[in-house]
Amino acid sequence: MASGPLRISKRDLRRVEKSVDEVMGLGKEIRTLFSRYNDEEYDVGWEVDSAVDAFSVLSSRWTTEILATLYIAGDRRFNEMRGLLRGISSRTLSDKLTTCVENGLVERIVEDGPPVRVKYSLTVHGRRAGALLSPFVGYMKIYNGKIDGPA
Amino acid sequence: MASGPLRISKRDLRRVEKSVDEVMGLGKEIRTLFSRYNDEEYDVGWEVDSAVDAFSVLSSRWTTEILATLYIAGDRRFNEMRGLLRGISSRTLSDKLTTCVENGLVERIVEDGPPVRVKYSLTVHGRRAGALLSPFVGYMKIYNGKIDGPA
DNA sequence: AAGGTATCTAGTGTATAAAATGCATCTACG
DNA sequence: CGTAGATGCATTTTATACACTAGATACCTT
Repeated sequence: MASGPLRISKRDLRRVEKSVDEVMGLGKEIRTLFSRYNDEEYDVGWEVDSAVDAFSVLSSRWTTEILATLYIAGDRRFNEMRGLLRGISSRTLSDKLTTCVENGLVERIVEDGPPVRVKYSLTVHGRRAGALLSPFVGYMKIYNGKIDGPA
Repeated sequence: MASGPLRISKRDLRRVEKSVDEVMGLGKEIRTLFSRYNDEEYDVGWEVDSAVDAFSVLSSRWTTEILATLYIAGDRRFNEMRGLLRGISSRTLSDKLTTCVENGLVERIVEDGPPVRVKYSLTVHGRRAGALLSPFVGYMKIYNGKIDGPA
């Protein structure tokens, strides 16, 4: 298995940049689309409130990480996730999975045995959220030097 | 100023859905693009680590909210932000702004007076991060019922 | 073959450490 | 006195470490 920074070709970097540009353009488009619905002026307070609401699901530790793990790695069982999310305690993982289930991002699936196994899977909503966040992760990989640009 | 849920037409809802689908496809594309660089197999652990790193900046309370505020509302001063981020204490805002500055997302600009004023502004990196997160916010607006679907 | 030990599963219980919040206060300026 | 931009400190909330449970299988010894 490869590990650490990877080399990326000029051609592929351009592809990534293009993708990032598209998403950025899209964000702008969505923003203007929504703001158009305000008859009078752009209601900054309301927009900020919406954003705060949107992020409230994510903005406690480990929630994004759990989402990313299931998005990248697919359905996983409890201890598999614990292995992937290095440093998380089983107590915390248990609690956070519960809140993710309550928020409709994750589904808890019991496969009856013996042995009984439990797997966690993203709901449709969770997959959408993961997909929408993944360009951000892609950009941060470059910003954090996880991926080398071309020489 | 309009406030509360807004009405959105069928046509515009379809536009948003199409945008979301496109971005979702894009996320998948970026993902496979990056994974292609692993010679052997898809290194799930490394991918998850990268995602954890990417989110580590965001996954403490208020960081995303500060980012969104500056992205949506433009440059703001301390007490303006406090007004927009309802419920944040000045203690917490102060601390969080400091970490945002340390993470390179936000710039602290002192305008010398008198009276001396301090404004906070997104760096280029912060604007990029905000842009990449805004489609997520747009989607969550719909999911959270901030925008009504067509009748 | 019986009994003991070990392991793997998906978690809980509990004490402690770290983070966020409320509220009071400070400084510099007009 | 009021405003802007904070800071100090006590309390509450959240996260962590670490030990432990329960049901099942598997291996090891006498």
